[in-house]
Amino acid sequence: MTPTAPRPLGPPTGREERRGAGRPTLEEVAALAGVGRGTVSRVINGSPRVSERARAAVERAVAELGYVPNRAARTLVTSRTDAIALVVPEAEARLFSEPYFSDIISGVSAELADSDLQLLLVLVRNQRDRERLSAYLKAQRVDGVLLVAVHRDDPLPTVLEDLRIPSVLAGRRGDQEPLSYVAADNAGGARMAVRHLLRRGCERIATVTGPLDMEVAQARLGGYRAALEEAGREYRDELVEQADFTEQGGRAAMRALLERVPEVDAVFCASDVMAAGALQSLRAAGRRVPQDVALIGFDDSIVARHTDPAMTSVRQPIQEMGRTMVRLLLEEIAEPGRARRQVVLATELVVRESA
Amino acid sequence: MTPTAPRPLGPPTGREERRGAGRPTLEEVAALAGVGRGTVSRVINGSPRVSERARAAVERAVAELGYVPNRAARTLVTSRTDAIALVVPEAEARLFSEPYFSDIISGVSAELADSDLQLLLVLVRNQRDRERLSAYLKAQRVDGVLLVAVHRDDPLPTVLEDLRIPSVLAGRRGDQEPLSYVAADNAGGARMAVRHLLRRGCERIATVTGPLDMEVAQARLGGYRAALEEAGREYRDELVEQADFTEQGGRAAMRALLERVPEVDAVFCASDVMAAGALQSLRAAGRRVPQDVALIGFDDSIVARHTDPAMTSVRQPIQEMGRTMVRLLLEEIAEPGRARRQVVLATELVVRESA
DNA sequence: GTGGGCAATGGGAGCGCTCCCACCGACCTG
DNA sequence: CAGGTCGGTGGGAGCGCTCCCATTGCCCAC
Repeated sequence: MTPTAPRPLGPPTGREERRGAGRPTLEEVAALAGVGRGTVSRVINGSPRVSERARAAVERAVAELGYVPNRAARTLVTSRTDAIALVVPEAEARLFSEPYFSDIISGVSAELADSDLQLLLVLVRNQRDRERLSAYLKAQRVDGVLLVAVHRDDPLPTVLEDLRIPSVLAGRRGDQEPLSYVAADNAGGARMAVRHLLRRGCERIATVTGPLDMEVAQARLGGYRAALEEAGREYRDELVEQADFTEQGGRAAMRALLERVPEVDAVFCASDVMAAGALQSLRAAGRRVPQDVALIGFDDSIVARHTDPAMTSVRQPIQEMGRTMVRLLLEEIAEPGRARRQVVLATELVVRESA
Repeated sequence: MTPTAPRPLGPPTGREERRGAGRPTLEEVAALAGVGRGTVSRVINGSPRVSERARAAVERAVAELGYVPNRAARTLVTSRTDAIALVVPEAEARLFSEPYFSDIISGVSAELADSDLQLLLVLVRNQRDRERLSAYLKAQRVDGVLLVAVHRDDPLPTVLEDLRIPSVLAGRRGDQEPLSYVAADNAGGARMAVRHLLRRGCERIATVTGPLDMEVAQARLGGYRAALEEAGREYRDELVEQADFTEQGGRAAMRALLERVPEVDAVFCASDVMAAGALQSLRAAGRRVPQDVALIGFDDSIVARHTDPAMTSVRQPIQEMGRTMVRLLLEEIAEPGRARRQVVLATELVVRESA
């Protein structure tokens, strides 16, 4: 040690004059434990190069003083922020089946529970928000990003890619998604639903799709088609009607289908909300569900349990998706160079009364 | 200036050797603008004591370098964090009408949009989380707290009170709530609902309440009672059944009421979800809604629009509650000593088919 | 006994800001 | 013209950490 300050190195003096009502600092812990700052830091950060004796002394001092590291000071020097952002484009979020959002959050939060990372929630509602977010990300204020509800032409994932910020999407933009993502098996779920309708003996199975610029909508339509074709049925355009994931859209789509193909005897809707709309149009047209027309939705949302008749629907493990997203993100943060990863989680058909 | 370093004070040299790919710092901005660090800081923070000339030079330099202040460094010295936490006890959150959670978030986020504050989301699911949160708050890692869904005996508000952290509740614990809060006019909404039933000519109006250790449940029951009494009707215990805000609870409560008072001709439920359950029991008992029994819910949630018949319900301005909470919190942060404030927002009866 | 290696340790330097004090010059006053 | 006043300014100090280097003491081999 170079002799700079004439400070006697005697036994620990406890605390020196502590200013204000401030929280204890590393230095105070060190003084109380009778060791140097470096050693305390090593103990706090779990370094192995510390003697048992020193570790015990530090731990005692930490407990006694109720020491909690100052996050800002740490961030300043490490330039880690110990925070991740959950980014939700609001417009899309509203379309999602109702518990979706809270379930994602719930899963994310659960998985984050013992990681000491903060969860920042960022709602993006317009162009200005998008720009602010980009600036924000460029300023490196988070260690990673979870992005929910991606449209095919959303610029945000590209920004994340360019900035090389660890990030995980819920869902993907298309077949070739370079970023890590976690998605439900939408195609598989749709196929199960249509198989179920076929097994029931339905002959003319229609489908109401979501906006086809979204990969979810494409995938669900793909599953519908696959089920028909594997059963040797013909895929017919007149049985497909595009809507926008809203109830009103579902109503209009069903009306159009009834007009075009009056003899339709089953409908697979790409969301419960649209199915609820379809149900109204069916009832208005005097069709009984499921006797005249069988109906299946997607999401197994709260709406599905409250329609009359209760709706058969495809469930996706939303909470598990949230958890998995965090797991992937943490790995990516820990090992920045690693290859992007893709996870697809199984869906499940919940059979109720409507089909 | 004291002559310390032999550093020539010549014209601005632009940037010096910049290390790494780091973001520009205050110092670099100062150099480029040809002013001192202090002046740049003053400009960034909107101090009035800066000449026009200097301000312009700094702003140009900021734009050119794409400078964004380092939040950690700022926090370290000011001990402001520029972040607020939205705390949601998960168990309770799940009981809430479905869009509640997202609407609160949406309002909060909207109001926060141009304040440069970060929104931290904290879900609390058990005792361990509660303790972690307390430690977290003690470590002063947020400037303020928004707390949603408070139970009467929730210890969290007390912690907030003791720590004197600026905080605003959604709802209140009881009549005497010392903390700032924003609540819907639950009593008023309930009264409107029951008045509506009275106007319809209903004679025996029952109610299904929420857990009476929650102030919302108490308030809604209070409104029910007030409406009856102001109409000169008698408040009768046998017409009141307590449930737990769940669908199943609503079902059971309705069964009990039908058994006890078969001649019941109207029911006010303290939530839509419970009303949905009640509806099932009514149907099972062969009662027609609204002809035999009129039914009103509370929350105007998505469920209300999808029951058959569609449910008359009391709407609360949830998003507006979120916005107001932020507004109060910001005021409290800006002026720590100020008196706590209480805001009650009006509710509204949405008449549909069930009553 | 001497030298080398190694684990454990202390503490200086420095992260990028804000705060504050000292200083500068222009302007006003008597 | 000396002596204030005051808006504007520069930059040292310091916030609480981590990083890293130098130093220590110990053990083992030669």
